Formats: sequence, structure tokens, C-alpha cells
Amino acid sequence: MTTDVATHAPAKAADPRLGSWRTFLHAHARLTRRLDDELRASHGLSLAEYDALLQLAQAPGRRLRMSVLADRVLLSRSGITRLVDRLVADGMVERSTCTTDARGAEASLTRAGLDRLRAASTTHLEGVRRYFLDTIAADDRQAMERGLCQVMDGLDDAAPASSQDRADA
Amino acid sequence: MTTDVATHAPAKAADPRLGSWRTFLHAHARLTRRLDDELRASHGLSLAEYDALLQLAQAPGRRLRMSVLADRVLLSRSGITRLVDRLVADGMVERSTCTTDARGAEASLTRAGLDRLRAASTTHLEGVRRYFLDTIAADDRQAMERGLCQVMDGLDDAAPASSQDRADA
DNA sequence: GTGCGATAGTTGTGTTGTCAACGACCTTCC
DNA sequence: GGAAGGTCGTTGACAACACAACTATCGCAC
Repeated sequence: MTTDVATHAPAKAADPRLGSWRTFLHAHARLTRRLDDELRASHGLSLAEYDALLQLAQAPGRRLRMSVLADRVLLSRSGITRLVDRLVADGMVERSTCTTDARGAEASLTRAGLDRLRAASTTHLEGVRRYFLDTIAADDRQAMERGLCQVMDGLDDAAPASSQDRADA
Repeated sequence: MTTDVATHAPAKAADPRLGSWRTFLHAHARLTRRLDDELRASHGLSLAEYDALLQLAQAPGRRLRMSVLADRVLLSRSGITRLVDRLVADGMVERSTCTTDARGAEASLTRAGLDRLRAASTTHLEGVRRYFLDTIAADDRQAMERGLCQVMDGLDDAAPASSQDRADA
């Protein structure tokens, strides 16, 4: 019944595929830590902040509803509020109320934010290429992407009931 | 020179491989969130706590030096102190000073901790299999593992100078 | 054996995230 | 047109982590 835990008794053989899972976790942890460190050191931006600026820059009009931004940056609604707070305090983003829906707020990229992003993107993309894209063989990378897309599809299917939030999309 | 950022000008074509990177980040975020939620809901354990218990269970004598545990669970030294604090408070782990090195502390798994781990492992491993191992084709999974191992090797090589801590393995 | 740099773990403090509760607003249906 | 119920974003309270500073101990040169 127990599966992986070392038992004093004979001990069941663990699923040999579990090494892949551990590799996945470790690679992600170390990779994001390294990239985050580099980005902070050279441009004073966290990975999440960089990502938010990037999403805004790519959006039409360089502006996005808070909730849309939250989804793209993988943050909760309250998390995006606070992230945008910081970016506004640093002059990289401006907040405005949505014209078509008075409940809503929009974040828009300022000139300073765009400049900051441009500068940072050089460093960041170089890191992503060096540590990730250029390191993995092309077909391995494609296999990985294929596999992980299926993982995400699987997560969508087995939607966890409904918590009003972040359930799908 | 700018690479990915949407420019008003012609806009450089972004590296097409960048989608793989984003997929990697999203898959990890959603996967760990799902597994963490499930583990908390069914057994009141976080992923980090589960991992710590597992590492202890697999260690000889079911005990480990704090710093070794920190490395395996991918936590800082202070992070592991506090995590073990919580586990001790819950009676799953005991702390003892190391006999051979009076500076050192050891964490050892209690009977209750082992039982808790065993119960949780059923749930957790089922999740890992369902969402990850069984979802990805075997050869894709192996390709991914191969690629990510190379990523980690690459990170080791380009060691970030030296910060005394967590630099290598 | 004594002094000194390195190492182990803990603690104070700050950062960044979550969840639950809230107010403001939209929508729909009567 | 006005109540009922949903959605949007913010806030308060809190959890979990990192870093830096600290204490205690080790190991070694001398």
C-alpha cells in the first residue's frame, strides 16, 4: 500500500519514473533562482516583475485589465494588485480605471517601464538561451514541450470542482 | 538589440523557441499548485513538508543533518530551520544535537511522522502519476529528463562566483 | 593550548505571495 | 426600476521563504 516511503520491511520498489519528476522540480528551482538572481543583480527586477512588464508591453495599447494580467503572470488577484503597486511606485506602470467597466482597473506601461524592460530583456533572454534553450537538444526540447502541454491539458480536464478563481483558461 | 519586447517599430522576431520556456514555467506552476492543494486538502501537508519527511524516511537511520536536508529539499538554511520547527511542533520530527559535531543538529523522523508520510504518499504519488508520469509519453519524458539534466550540469559549470551557499551540489 | 578563520544552525527583519472579507459596480429578471 | 446575485479589485491578516547578523563550535597553525 505504501509506495515510495522507505519501510523497515522489504520496502516496495518505487516507481522508477519518479526520478523524472524530481529532475523536473530541481531543474525548475535552480533555473528560476539563477535567472532571478541575475535579473535582480543587473536590473533590480524580479522575474515576476519582468514578466508583468513583458505582458503589458506585448498587449495592444500596452495596457491590460488587472485580472487578465494576473492570469498571464500566474498570480492571484491580490498578488497582482500588490505587484502592480510596486511597479507604480517605481514609475514603470500607471493605474487607471477602465472606461467600459467602472469596477475594473487597467495597468498601463509607462515610457520608463518600457525602457527598463528593454534593458532587462537583453540580460534575461541571454540567460534563458544560455541555461535553457541552447543547452537542450532541439528534439529533446520539443519532446518536453509536447509532454508539458499534455500535462496542462490534463490539469484542465480534471478541474478541481470550482473555486471561482484560476480554475481554467 | 532588443529581442522580445514589442517595439512600436518593426519589432524584432522573438526567438521561436521561447514558447518552450513559457510552457515549462506554466506547467510547473500549475502542476505544483495542484499537487500542493491536493496534499493540503487530504493530509494537511505542504509539498515542502512532504518532501522533507520523505528525505528523512529515505535516509539511513531516518535522520539527517539540517544542512543536508536543506540541500535536498531545495531550501536555505534558515528555511529548513523553520520548516523543521513546524514539523517538530506537529510531532513528526525530533531535533537532536549531532554527537560527532556539537555545532550540528540532526532532524529525525518520529513514528508519527512516518505514519503521516505513508498516508500522504498514497495521495501524492497518485497525483504525480496521474498529472505527470502517466500523461507524458515515455520517450517524451525521457527526452525531458535528459534535457533538464543537461540544464543542471550547465548551471553547475557556470557557477555564480561563490556565495558560500548552495553554489554547487 | 591558544588564537583565528571557516562552518552549523538560529534568529531578526523584509519581501512576496495567499486567502477571506469587503465595497463598488454590473447584470438580469421580475 | 429595483432587488439579488455575480464579478472586479483592494485590503487585512497571515504563511513561508530569503538574507544578514549572530552565537557556538570546529580545525588548524603555531
